[in-house]
Amino acid sequence: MVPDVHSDAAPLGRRDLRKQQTRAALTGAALRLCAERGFDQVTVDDISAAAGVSPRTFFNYFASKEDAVLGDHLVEVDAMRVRLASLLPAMPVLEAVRRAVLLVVAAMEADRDHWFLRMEVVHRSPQLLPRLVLSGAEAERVTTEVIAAHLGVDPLAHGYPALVVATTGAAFRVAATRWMEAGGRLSLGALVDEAFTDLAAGLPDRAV
Amino acid sequence: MVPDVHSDAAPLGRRDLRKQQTRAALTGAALRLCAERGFDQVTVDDISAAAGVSPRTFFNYFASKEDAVLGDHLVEVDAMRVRLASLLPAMPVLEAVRRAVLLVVAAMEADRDHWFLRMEVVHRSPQLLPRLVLSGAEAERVTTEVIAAHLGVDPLAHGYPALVVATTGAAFRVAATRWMEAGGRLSLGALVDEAFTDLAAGLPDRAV
DNA sequence: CGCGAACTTGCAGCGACTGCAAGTTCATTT
DNA sequence: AAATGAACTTGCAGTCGCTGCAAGTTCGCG
Repeated sequence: MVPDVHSDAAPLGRRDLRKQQTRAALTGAALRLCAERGFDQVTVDDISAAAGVSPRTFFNYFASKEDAVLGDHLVEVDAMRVRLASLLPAMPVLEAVRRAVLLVVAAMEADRDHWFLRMEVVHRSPQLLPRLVLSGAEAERVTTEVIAAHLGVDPLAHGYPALVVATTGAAFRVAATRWMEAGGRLSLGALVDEAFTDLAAGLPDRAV
Repeated sequence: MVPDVHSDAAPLGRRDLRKQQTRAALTGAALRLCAERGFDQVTVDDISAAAGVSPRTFFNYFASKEDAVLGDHLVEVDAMRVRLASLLPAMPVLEAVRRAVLLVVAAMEADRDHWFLRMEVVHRSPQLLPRLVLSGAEAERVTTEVIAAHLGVDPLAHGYPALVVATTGAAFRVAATRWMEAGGRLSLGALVDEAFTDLAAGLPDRAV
């Protein structure tokens, strides 16, 4: 009964279910193997074998080996854009961005285990770091446009929107790094707040 | 006379000269071809053929095709570390970083032509963007340690040094992007100064 | 001049990745 | 329930990035 839930546009079928399973199996195997051996000591054949599919099928799910490890993370971009657009008229830009970022924070804290594995892998294979950073690049481009539209300026002519987005993105990355290095003993949200506070204060010259 | 100049440790010989030529020919060909056709429409064979060497030799000069296009840029890291360490005791952290960054600014404005070609290539093939950003990662790691040492704090326990470096790095990247988008009609140094000013003011909520 | 080191090159091979042409599985229609 | 068509998986063959190895060649230096 009640086969169609209202929560999400999820056309549940035997097929789509299996796709989700396969995808999860692939990322899980990729993450586990790469955390154990290191990224380049794991072949696509290894991953697909561990997930029980053919190597060719692996590339039907992910465009590259890196994608399987680092994930897409493009999902939250749209939600963030909507949230930001609704917040902007009511408060300063920096504050709106801070609150919008909390969406990503929540998603990461929910996916805690996978993120720690990712940290492990990236720590062992720093070559992956740029790709991980790029995950946010699309989000930053979108965010820049939203802010520019709100301010009514051309994002190319004025550097302010891009500057806000780039620096807050950097602050977020620092907080995330500290979170992972602390093994999650600290709250990601608190670390993000701390970074945004320093940023809003103009990075004043006080260390401790 | 004066065969050994004091400026650099440059053991000039027929051999080293040819190496420089070959290296320049490879980067030049890579940059030109990739700007014309796009990064993945150019093979290593194409580049090495255009430079007049064998494909195998290409990999004696560069570890990857990306390296040939984006370059190393690790040279200025050491100079920047020294400069920063000498500036830190005399002024606020943010100001010291701003002045140290001017070294990189000068290097980029001197290598203007190559940088515009790189912009062209990265614009056509955004996959290269993360690698370009990573170029600064090593510099950022070093800079973070210098600041942490100056402040006498553990860079892992306190987020401040990493935050300063990451955000200033982001600000610099925004300025560099605007510089390239403007086709060099604006001064890179002026754009960097503008970004640092906004940053020091705490990204206040004013657009124009 | 002759020796050793540095540089180039071809070859053989691994692994990431892709297009194509099956074969298989499932949802849907009648 | 059977038939139809779409979606998904898979093997195959091939390209390209990249590497180690073992020559061959060039150059610096005594």
